[in-house]
Amino acid sequence: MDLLTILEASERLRAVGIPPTLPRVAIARILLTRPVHMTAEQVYAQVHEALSGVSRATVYNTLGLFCEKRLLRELLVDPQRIVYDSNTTPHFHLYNADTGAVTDISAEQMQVLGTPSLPAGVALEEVDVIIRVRNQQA
Amino acid sequence: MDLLTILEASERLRAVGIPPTLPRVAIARILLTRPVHMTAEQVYAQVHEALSGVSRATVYNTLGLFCEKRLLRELLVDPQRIVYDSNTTPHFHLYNADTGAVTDISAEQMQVLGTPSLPAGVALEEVDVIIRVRNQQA
DNA sequence: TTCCATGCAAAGGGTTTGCACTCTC
DNA sequence: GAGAGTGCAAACCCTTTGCATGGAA
Repeated sequence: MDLLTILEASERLRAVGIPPTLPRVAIARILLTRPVHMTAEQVYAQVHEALSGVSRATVYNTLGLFCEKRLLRELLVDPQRIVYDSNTTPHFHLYNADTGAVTDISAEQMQVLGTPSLPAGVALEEVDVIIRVRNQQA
Repeated sequence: MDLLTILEASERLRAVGIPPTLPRVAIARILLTRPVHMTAEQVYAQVHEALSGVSRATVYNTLGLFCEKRLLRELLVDPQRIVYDSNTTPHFHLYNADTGAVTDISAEQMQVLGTPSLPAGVALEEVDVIIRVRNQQA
């Protein structure tokens, strides 16, 4: 369960130009210690175990900021809520619609061939690959 | 602008076990005439041009039913709203986050190599590939 | 002192639900 | 007359926003 130290987390934030504050460091330690998939609500709940009084607004603000600075990625796997992924290296996702579980698939296991010719005036942001599965029925 | 005839639309519905009703046929004609990407609100607005008095609840119910019967696919490209895709053949998507535009990419232009080994007890539902782009800044 | 960060509460907006009515079989 | 389909409105829930406070540079 050993999280990033406060110093390590602060350094991660400073490295991308985010002034470290108490809520931001707390959230960074939860998300950036290791690759995780978490919803805003899950982050909010876990932050409160370490630091009471952090508001939802701050959690949402911070998640948005982290995404902007590329510390996180938004995963649109569930229409109900956004899942945040702290693994920002190229990889794919497996999503179980019955359990809501998100699993990483390494870039070695799969490969996307052939970048499509993009329309003029647009820049590639990222490529999302989601393998959707369901529990087998009896 | 020539839509599916009422008869053709009814037949499409019956073919997948959906009893055709007036609202359902109207929605089917809008969505199933040709491959389109539409939000629920856009469908709702268009239905009303042909058939006034259709409620949002019915639109949402019908979209859900069509998805279940594989006449449509949900696209999770925009965290704010679901986009429905009436092209159910294998293909990929290009999403412009600045304009919200969704464009199809044919399965010939790209290829996903290597199906990952699925965990036991789950069945593959589908594979979503979304190329995210943004307008280039000046 | 200016600006940024935060908390609180309310608002927002897409989607779902409850319920009554109607129509069909 | 049972069941499905529908409309209406309210409820829901995730997320965003407005605003005032508090701190840091």
